[in-house]
Amino acid sequence: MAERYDPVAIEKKWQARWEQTGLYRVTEDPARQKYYALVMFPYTSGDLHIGHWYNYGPADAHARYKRMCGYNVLEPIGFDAFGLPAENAAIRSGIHPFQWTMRNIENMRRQLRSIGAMYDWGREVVTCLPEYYKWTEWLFLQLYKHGLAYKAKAAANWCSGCATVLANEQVVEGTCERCHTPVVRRELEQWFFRITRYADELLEDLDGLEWPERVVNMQRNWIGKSYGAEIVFRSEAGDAMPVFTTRPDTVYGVTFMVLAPEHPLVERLTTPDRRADVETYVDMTRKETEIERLSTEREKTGVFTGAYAVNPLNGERVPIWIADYVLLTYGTGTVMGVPAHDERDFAFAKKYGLPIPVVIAPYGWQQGEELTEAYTDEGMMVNSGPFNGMPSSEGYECICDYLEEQGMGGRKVTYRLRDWLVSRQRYWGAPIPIIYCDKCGEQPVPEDQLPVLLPEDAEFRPTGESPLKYHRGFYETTCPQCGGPARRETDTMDTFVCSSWYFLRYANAHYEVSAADPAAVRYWLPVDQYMGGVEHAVMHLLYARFFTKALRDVGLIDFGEPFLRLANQGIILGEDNEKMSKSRGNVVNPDDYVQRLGADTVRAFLMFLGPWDQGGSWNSQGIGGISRFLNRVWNQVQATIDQGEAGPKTNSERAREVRRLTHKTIKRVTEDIEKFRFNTMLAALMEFSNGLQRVQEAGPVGGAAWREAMKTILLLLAPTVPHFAEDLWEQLGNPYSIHNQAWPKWDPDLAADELVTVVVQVNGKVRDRLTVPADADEASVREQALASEKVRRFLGDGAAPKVVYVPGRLVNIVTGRKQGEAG
RNA sequence: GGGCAGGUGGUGAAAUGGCAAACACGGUGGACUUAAAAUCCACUGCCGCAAGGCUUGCGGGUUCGACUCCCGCCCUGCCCA
Repeated sequence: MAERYDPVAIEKKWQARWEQTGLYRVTEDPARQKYYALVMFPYTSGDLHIGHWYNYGPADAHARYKRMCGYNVLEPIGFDAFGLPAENAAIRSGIHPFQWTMRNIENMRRQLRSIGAMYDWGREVVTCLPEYYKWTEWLFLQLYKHGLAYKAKAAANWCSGCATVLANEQVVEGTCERCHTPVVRRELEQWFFRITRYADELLEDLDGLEWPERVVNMQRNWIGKSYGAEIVFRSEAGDAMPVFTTRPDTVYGVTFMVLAPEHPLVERLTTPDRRADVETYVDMTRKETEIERLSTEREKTGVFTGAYAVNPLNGERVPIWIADYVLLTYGTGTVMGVPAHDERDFAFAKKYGLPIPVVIAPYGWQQGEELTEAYTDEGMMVNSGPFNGMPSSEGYECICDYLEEQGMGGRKVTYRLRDWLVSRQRYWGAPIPIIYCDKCGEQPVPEDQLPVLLPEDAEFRPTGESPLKYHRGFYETTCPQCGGPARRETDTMDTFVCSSWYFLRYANAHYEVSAADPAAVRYWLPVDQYMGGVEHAVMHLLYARFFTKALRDVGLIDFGEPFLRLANQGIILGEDNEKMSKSRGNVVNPDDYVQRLGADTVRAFLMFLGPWDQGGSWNSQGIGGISRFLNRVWNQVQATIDQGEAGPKTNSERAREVRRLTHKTIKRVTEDIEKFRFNTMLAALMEFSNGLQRVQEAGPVGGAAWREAMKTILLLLAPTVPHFAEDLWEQLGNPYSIHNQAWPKWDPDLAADELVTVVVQVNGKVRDRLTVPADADEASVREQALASEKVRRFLGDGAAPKVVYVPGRLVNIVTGRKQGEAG
């Protein structure tokens, strides 16, 4: 008697067998074409949630498909293990971050194994282990030696309650997430990576990537290259006040200047009678976050400094204001106010009663007419001295030329992108390998002294300050230059540094000479297919691209882009269509479903939900449909086994139908899985199974055609439900392993229909359907269509109608009359 | 405010110029069962007894033919300001 489908038993069995036989261990094999399939490694939060499954399950199916296509597929996994939550857990419950993290990793390994992916565990990386972070430190030094890492002052989120800098993520509605003290901006010495040096390359190389358009756009926006001009205004006292503008053609319309409240000139420029107001305003803005300051929802505010600047083009004297919508960190921290042609400046001028002279005339504008809103398009230049009468685009060029001739500025390109601030005043991160010596200054830790180890006996303070700052055993050291007493840097690196190079380490996770094994990297890299959430569109993906380019220039690797193709999966929502969260109580735990229905069912269900990049909501009823489908296929194969080798006698027509279904399905499934259209791929497989059932109901089928169909459905299912397919493959008497088999190919002749349905329309409305041979000639199809009784009722009599014929598809008979008049 | 993605049955969705709603979920009815579960069969966009008519956010357009292409509008989500 046939066995029942017992997912839990077969999954356990095959995972053990795959492990024993090392089925998924891969090695560099120059004879075979490699394929590097990468998923974004998980952060060690403790649990693998359904969102991880949604990334890893379908990604593994795609990688398995590539393996069956003959590629030598590398599919590694690891853990992003440094970061704040571990430290917060330490502060909250006293458990050491290392313990907390390793315990979580233990659980996540178990969960990851339960997915049934073909991870090569021998290549696992854990970013918080010294054998990994030694190389993070080493890479920091390589960047440092090439002038790509530097220390500078920068404003950071400062919590006075905790006496520490906070990451942006720790600032909740302008206050510290732990003690709710308002967060202020504070100038501090910080480490940076010089990502801006690569701004142009990062922008240009986007063109060569097969990435989702929206991620490419987000990166473009993030880099924010803009063309314009720098114009040097001067205060009446002679201080240079350079501004960047994308509209130098509007410079004759300047009626005020605005400085960022924290601009160093503010102190000098403010007149005694304005000092009190200015200081109050500066204090107020210091408490605001950048997001608040840039919001267009808010009304613009500002105060006059009492000082004036001179417009270098027309010599006009204009008041200098400060306003919170100007940021010191963006551009020069100074803006020229052209209210007639900039929306923000317009609102500001209206509020404070500043003049709004028109210098770019809108179409139909009369001299002297007032604007009701800013005019930001191109137009004819007016009130602009020698440039009057020029189109603004031409004026743009002429004014730039003039600025350059007069030494008052000139053409300039700016970027929104800023250098990457990597310092964190935190314990649980890779130490920055720098030593400060009173005599020799800043010194890199010699490479042979790496890693700089995190001390294990860290004492966590309830204030959240880094234990490293108070750990003498850690920070007391000797200068590598002079041997005298020196002090270690106590800041650690942003965790995004760790994740900016992990994909190189997978090539040879245990290489002891360098961060990346050159031979292994040459074979495996770059990544052929990267798969992960779109939430990393800018930060991680941009940083990793920067690292790749920097390491290329350092001479470590010979390519400039890490990820050739990128696919983003969507987000899985709770059953209530809301984002899953503990407070909503709508979190789906994949382990429960794996234990009840099996990993294969969970994988297949997630793939069936809808388009992968769209995500969707979990539906605990819907998963039953997949479960039923797998059971039906299981029973079909069991029945085939019971029949024995030959099976019942078949007539040739049914055998032909079985083969047609088989080859049509191979085609559909191949085209779908190639393009990550997993939902329609599964629909095709369901139709295949249902179709075979229907053929069987029409009469007995067996023999070669049937066995081919059974083997094919297993091969096509193998990437999606690897344990299920492996088990039935063995039961059918095939050799281990189905995952070493070649992906089936379709024969177009066998897939072809002999009869096709041709739709007959009258004036675009379907009136009849004809079944004709696929190779029927146009004349006979037309004739049949016109002869149809159902069609003739709508034709009436009269002149010969026009007939549109689409071979094998449709006939549309156009009478040229409205349908209401017909019949 | 700008850019991008999206809006189709009770639900998830399919169809990218040619039969709208494939494949599922749910629902209704039936078979099997002492009963239930499981399984199987039939029906299931709306109106209509039927013939037939209507239907892809709304309004226009192109076309023999539009969910699909073009123009305008509304709504939702994401990113940027």
